[in-house]
Amino acid sequence: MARRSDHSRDEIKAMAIAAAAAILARRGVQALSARQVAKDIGYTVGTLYLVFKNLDELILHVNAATLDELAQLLREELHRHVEPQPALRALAQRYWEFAQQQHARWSLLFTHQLAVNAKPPAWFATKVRQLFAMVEEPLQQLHATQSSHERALVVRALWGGVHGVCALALSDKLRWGEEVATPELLDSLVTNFLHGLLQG
Amino acid sequence: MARRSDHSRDEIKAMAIAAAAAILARRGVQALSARQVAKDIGYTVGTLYLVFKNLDELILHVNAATLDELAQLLREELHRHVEPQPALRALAQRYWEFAQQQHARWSLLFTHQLAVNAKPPAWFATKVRQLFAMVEEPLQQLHATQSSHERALVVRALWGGVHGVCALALSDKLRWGEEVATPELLDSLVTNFLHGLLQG
DNA sequence: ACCTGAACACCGTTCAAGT
DNA sequence: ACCTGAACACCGTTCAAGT
Repeated sequence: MARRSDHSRDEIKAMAIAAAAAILARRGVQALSARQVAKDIGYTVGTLYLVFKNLDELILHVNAATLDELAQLLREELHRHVEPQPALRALAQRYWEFAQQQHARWSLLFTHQLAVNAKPPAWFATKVRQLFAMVEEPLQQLHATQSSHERALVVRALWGGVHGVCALALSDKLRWGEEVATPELLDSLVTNFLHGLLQG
Repeated sequence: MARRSDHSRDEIKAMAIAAAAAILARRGVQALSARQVAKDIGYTVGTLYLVFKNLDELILHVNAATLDELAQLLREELHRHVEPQPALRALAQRYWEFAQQQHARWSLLFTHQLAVNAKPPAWFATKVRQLFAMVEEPLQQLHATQSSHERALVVRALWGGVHGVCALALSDKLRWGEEVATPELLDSLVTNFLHGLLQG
């Protein structure tokens, strides 16, 4: 058992977030529990509640880390491209890659509902916004939007769409009749949407 | 307490499915448990396990009922339209309406992961397919697809997209910076996708 | 001051025992 | 034959008690 003062509050926090992410990656969302996280970092479950208000708050921080990692991946992908259309298609593929490889962590971003009253903190919304900024950049280059409202509309519609194709693919809801590979679906969605946008 | 032979196996099944759907509609997914369902139908929790293999199987049937209801709503909407493009836009709006009004039941369709090995039964995949058939019909009318593969591709890309916009909107992930109403997002997605498809 | 460990009110699931 | 109710192995969360 870890003795007192072995770790600072912030160290315990970071250890717990890392342990939770590892559980999600290795054993899935079903295996994530406060007791298991506590065990993995060598403290009792009570200690977790000295450092986090509750399990929801721990998950919020896990999700924040996931958003950061995902934004980093998309940023790297974005910098590999000059032309906006190939960039957007590649970002969609990268998003799918992450969703597939980190299924549990990715889906927890969207399935984790905070308590009915609670709104996510501002710093969390900022991280979400930073993710969308990766998509906004090539969209701006296309010069297809006039107003700021139109830009807000287009980035949300396109990325909402990409997200949905990935979500349905991972939930196995697209596997009936003819099989279609997800990368091809994403390419169809992005390409057709952008064509429509540029010609409308 | 209900006495033996008060209800047949099938009656108990139907009561349990209805009770579970009611819990989801009134109190959300957090409130759904085998014990609560049993209480609501006047049996003990043990009886539930005589009739369902486990809670996952009960949820599978709840989801089947949700798919039927949703397909019925979309079918009614579809029959109100003659022109394919307005029909597809209206179907997207109807999907959003249902997702919003029946948040817990709708999201359970996608968040409920069966055990790692288990594939959903064929009758469940059939219900999913019937849902997509509502979208396939107006898409066929557009005569924009050549092969059956292309039709399979387009229906999945478009409806995956619509699904994703609804999913992100309900998970509050689109609420930063400028506010954009979801119906407007869906219209942008469907309209641009179809324009791109018809002109590509 | 920091952490434990037991307690409380819940879970899903099983199954001997009752009617 | 049908159903119960207690048991088991888990949960999240709290908090008096220990060092």
